[in-house]
Amino acid sequence: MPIEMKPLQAITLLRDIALSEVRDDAPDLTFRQLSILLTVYLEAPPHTIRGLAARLGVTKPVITRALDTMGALKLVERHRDPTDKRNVLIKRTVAGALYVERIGDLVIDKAKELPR
Amino acid sequence: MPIEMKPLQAITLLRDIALSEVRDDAPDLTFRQLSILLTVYLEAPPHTIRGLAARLGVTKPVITRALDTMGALKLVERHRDPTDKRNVLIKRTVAGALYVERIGDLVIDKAKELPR
DNA sequence: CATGAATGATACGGAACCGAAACGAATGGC
DNA sequence: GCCATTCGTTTCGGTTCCGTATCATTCATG
Repeated sequence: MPIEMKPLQAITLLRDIALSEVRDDAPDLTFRQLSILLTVYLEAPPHTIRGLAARLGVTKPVITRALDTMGALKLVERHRDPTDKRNVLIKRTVAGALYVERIGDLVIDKAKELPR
Repeated sequence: MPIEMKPLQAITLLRDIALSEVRDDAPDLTFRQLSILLTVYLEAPPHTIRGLAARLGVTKPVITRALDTMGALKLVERHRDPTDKRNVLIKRTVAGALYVERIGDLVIDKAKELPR
């Protein structure tokens, strides 16, 4: 059975998630960065700059810059595609997997605590 | 009964929400702005700069700047407290209520479509 | 090879944000 | 009335992000 939520629950959940992200001094990613990161960790490789840009409906520099930031945070890695050196493949990292796992747990916890 | 989610569902939900926010050309708020906005619309007034800063664990200028941005977007309004003119009270707006309603519906829709 | 297409990175001007500190207006205690 | 305190804003220097346009590298086609 699908997950059913009421409006108050939905807004409360989102508020609790946002609030936790703000209060933790975890690296605060933008929605764009977050959608890139979670896409990389949810969908099967390979992930390229161009592919992610199309997936998100944004321009390539947006992806490049987001990867700069998240690369500095060690959340993802960039590697040249050896079979086509024009491509850059985005790889997962241990730190990135931990971050994704942590934020997933956060959502689960906050969902569990929602008012009826 | 509480809302129970699995890790994959939690991450997918968050990804779908982030992705929708990126793809829509809705005003893309930061986590800080979002948590302020939703707090104002979820909790009973009065809301002050100082109170919100304490609630979020950030400094007052952060709140002031977020209100500048969201005020320009007509998502919230500022009014001086007539009984203590040092205070600024944050009020809801029609546009803000619509935004909150829309993002709540988004969460509900994405939660409903989650894989089992 | 030579040329055009494709890919990702970079340059640029502008905007928003950050933390820390200083500031003016308003209040309340004495 | 005076003065310390409170409140929100502004300033400062610095960082990050934006969209557009351009760049260098690599590949595919002939």
